[in-house]
Amino acid sequence: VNLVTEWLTDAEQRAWRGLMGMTARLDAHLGRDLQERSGLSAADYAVLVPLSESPDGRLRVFEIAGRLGWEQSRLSHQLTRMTRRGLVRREGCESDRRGAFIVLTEAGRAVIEEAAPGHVAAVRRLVFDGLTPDQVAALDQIARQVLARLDEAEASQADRR
Amino acid sequence: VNLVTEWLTDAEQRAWRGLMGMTARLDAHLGRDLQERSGLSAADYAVLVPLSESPDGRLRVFEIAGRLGWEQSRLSHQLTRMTRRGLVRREGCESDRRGAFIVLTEAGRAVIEEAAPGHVAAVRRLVFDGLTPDQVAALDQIARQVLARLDEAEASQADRR
DNA sequence: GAAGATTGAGACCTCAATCTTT
DNA sequence: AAAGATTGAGGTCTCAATCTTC
Repeated sequence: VNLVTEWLTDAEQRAWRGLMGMTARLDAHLGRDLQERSGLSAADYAVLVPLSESPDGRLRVFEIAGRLGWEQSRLSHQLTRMTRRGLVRREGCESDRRGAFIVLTEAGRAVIEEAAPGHVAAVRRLVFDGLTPDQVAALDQIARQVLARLDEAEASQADRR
Repeated sequence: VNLVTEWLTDAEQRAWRGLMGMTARLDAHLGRDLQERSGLSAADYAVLVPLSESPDGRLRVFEIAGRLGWEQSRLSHQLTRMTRRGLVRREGCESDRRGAFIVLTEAGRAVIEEAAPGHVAAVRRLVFDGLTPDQVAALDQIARQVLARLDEAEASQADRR
């Protein structure tokens, strides 16, 4: 049974499978690269970036979750693993006893600073060195449009409850 | 510490974070949608598509892995779960005793045929209804270029061993 | 009750090791 | 030895339930 071509044009179908394939392979490649060269998983790296960009290397859990667009539960599990390996440390929050600060350890800072240049270089080499400014602009615009549709869709789903 | 803007232009960085965010949220949204409406995970759906497109609803394990670009191990674990739920069945191969056929069950076919129209409609609504033919063409071309670079990169890594 | 956060169960993925057949 | 495929261990993600504090 042909399940897809009835609903998407050939060009759309090619673009869709291409996009999904590209991001899947890109994620896999970058993740392996990171792991081999620094011992960090892609998830570790994602969490370390906002922490290292924060002035004092500390953020509330919900701030990290917000910047990454992660669910709290996912982040909490990830932080448990990272704490176990000494990349971050949990600290209570004085002004709001419910909350917790996540603090980048010295070891964590050392690892991310060592890993970042190579990672960004890989992204540049694999993606952006081959693209024209027009293509970069097109990508940015497409991403914004699709994200806006997702916002709409999820807002109207929330209403329905 | 600013880890990214030293190596990517602002436009590139926006496009990169936009693309990654878009695919992450799109995957999450489509996965939840599929799960709610049909009980299938995204991984289940991915496996069922090539099987349902095959003339007799049966493919060798390595054929499925090839079409999806999955590692054999990943697929094998997935097939174990799908077999347990009765979506597919394993059958030995006469002509090559090492191999195995994966056969779509009646239940599996019923589920995928029920799930596919809604899934494709969601993709159309969230992505393609908002894009011009030019944007679709741009996306396709970018995907091809990046995939080609990944092929190069992985080929030269393989040489180095 | 809602917000901030954690936990446990179960599904999923990767890596390395294994087994069988070619 | 290489190809087809499976297995086990350990990391990761989601969902629902929970706990505490606001």
